[in-house]
Amino acid sequence: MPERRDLESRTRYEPAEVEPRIVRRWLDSGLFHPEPAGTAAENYSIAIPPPNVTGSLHMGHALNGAIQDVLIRHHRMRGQRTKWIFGTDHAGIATQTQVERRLLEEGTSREEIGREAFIRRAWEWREQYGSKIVNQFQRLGASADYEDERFTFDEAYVRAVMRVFVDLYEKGYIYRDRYIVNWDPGSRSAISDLEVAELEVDDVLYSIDYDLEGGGKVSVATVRPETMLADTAVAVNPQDERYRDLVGRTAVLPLVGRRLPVIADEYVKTDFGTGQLKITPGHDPNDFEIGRRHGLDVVTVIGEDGRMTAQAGERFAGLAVLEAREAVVEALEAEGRIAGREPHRHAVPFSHRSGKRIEPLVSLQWFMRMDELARPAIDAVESGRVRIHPEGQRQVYLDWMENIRPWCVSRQLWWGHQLPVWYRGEETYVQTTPPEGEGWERDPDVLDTWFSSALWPFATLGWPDDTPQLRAFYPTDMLSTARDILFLWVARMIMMGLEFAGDIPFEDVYVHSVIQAPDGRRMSKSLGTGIDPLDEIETHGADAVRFGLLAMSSTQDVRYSAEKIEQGEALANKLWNASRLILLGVDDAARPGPRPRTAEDRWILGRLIEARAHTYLSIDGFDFSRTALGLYSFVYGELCDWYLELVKPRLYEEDPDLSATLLYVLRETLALAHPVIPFVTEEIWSYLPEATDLLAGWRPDEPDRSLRDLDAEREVER
RNA sequence: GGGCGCGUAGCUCAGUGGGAGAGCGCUCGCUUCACACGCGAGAGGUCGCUGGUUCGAAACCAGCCGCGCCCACCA
Repeated sequence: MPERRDLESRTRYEPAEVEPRIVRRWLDSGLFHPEPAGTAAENYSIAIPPPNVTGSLHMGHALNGAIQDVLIRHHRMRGQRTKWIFGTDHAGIATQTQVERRLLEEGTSREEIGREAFIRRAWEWREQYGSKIVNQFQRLGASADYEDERFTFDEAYVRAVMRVFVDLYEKGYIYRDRYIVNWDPGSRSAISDLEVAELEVDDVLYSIDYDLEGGGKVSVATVRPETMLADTAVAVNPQDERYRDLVGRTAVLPLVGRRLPVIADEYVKTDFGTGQLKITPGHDPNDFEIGRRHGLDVVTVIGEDGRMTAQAGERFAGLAVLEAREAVVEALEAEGRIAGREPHRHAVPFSHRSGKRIEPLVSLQWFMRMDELARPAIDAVESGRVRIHPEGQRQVYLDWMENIRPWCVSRQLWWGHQLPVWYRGEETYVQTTPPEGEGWERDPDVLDTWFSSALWPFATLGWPDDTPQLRAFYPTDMLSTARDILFLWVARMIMMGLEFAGDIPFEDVYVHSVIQAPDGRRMSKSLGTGIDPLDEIETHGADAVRFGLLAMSSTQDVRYSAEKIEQGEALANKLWNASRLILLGVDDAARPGPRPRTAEDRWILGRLIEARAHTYLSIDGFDFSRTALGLYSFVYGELCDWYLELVKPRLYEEDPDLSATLLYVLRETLALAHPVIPFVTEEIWSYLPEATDLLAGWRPDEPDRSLRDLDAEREVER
């Protein structure tokens, strides 16, 4: 039990000294680990967006951690059984890349050591570095259930993933197809549409003449001349008067000599280029679709290694794509077929994962049909069972879901959930356990990381078993996340939750701000605009960082504001010193209790009720900047600047009623502020009389009163 | 091309029909028995532009200018 006298010398609040000590007390207390009991309706739970196991805490984590922790601590202190489901994601490509980089440094490679050894290395990596991000969340003060930590490669979790895959396969949603995919030469894997980002690029638009059999020619435009080697048709628009008589004729592909039918397809724009389009089903997504419509051959001249294949002909085979482009242009020029070239700026797909330019390739992959699963997930949002905040994001979700496309779920990686699929000759076997008999070979591919993430809210609770955890905490209450994974993750959780856990995974989705650099640019390591939240925590304290991030957040993106962090730091110190004044000034025997004797006593008690109503309402409304700034204004502007200044003379006169009132106001203020600034409030709490337990587990006297009561009380005060 | 959002004090932002505000910064003063991460006072804005609705507009509507983000299959 700390001695109050010790406060005399501690004239400044020192977060660096206090906070690690408090973290240890919290973790030792078991407060963050609820026993599963009761129903999800009466309990409160949030599943954390699982950080990458290789990651370290960035500003987005810090803000989202602060948001979730405010909600979690708020509900815990209002007496609800509260669980913040915590864990990490195996993060397929990100982790694999890290491990591969290390192997490279050792002068070897994943191919050289083989799959089994590689997986072992990845696990070692995880053992070594996986706890980093966990410690960082603890340093932030996140009151998650670390005793029940999950990993998407936990045995039980893997079982859930396999079960879902097999089930979807048996329902006919998952299928295998030879289809054009986004091939990422960087990670040497297919990736999904959502992992592709378009960037503006300056290219040259070449016009190339193809002869027509029986005389005449067509002129096609392309920024990728090297793909002409894989052309299998030329297309015009059926409405295009100019070319109506060309349809049905045959063009001859230069350099190759292949005969190309001239076809008619609505896709061709009459007002772009010449209105004559080369069709390359093997290397262009649109052309692939056109090819399917017209039954065209698919020729592949670019391989998965980004080099020209034997199909490209011996002049070009083996060349990298860009080398081939030059070589093809040169060869065409020699034949006098380059009819024109002009600069052309356009959007080009790049891999979000590796940064490499996407190579659309036809490849045998596993896909998941989404439209049927999307329907109930659309209903859930349209009916308001799932609410998305801010409102503007709701329509974005619905638009995307209405136009949802199949999801390529297979990845040519090693670090991931290997498909529960076996082949023997023409046979395919899909089950959670390997088939009987000889000669079966397992599909080497693994699942997209987001496939397992989609199960997060229920697979973490023991699904598919009917566990007490699942009954107590599913559905969760809310999900807090960044906008960029609304489709990648949130939409899929809603679909999977409805399909497999039988209910929506959460009632509210809160899409938080993206914190930009102070100059408005993206925070990024490569731009050098990143600010490390841990540095900020070291300098200003976790309370200050939490307060600052919450105070600067809003329903849109915001610039990082060092001033708001400093404001939080000032608040912590102010509260600390106000507490010193009270604790060192009141009678030793005094106990907290509202015993107003003067007008200012009644006034501050009224303001306290007002502040509580404001805090509760703003938290429930996900308006966290109001929560933070409201606390600041109550503590600074009302409690300290007015009330404490007014009562100082009485305090020195040893007024027992005042002592009781001061202790009461302090206790209630600490409880009110605790969800936002948990450290300083917990530290002060330890000096309060009767405060044997932790503030984090304390429940104010009337926690269950509804907000309506608070409002009514507020009216009375007026 | 479509969608969402933003433009209010030097900076970062709140404010949605009737008083133009907060934090930081700035100026002046005070204080050192809770706190200089302190206390008090103050300066500073034609609320992007234009038009409309209204007794009344920073707020509602339309257009324009500027900026950001998301989605999208024009080679």
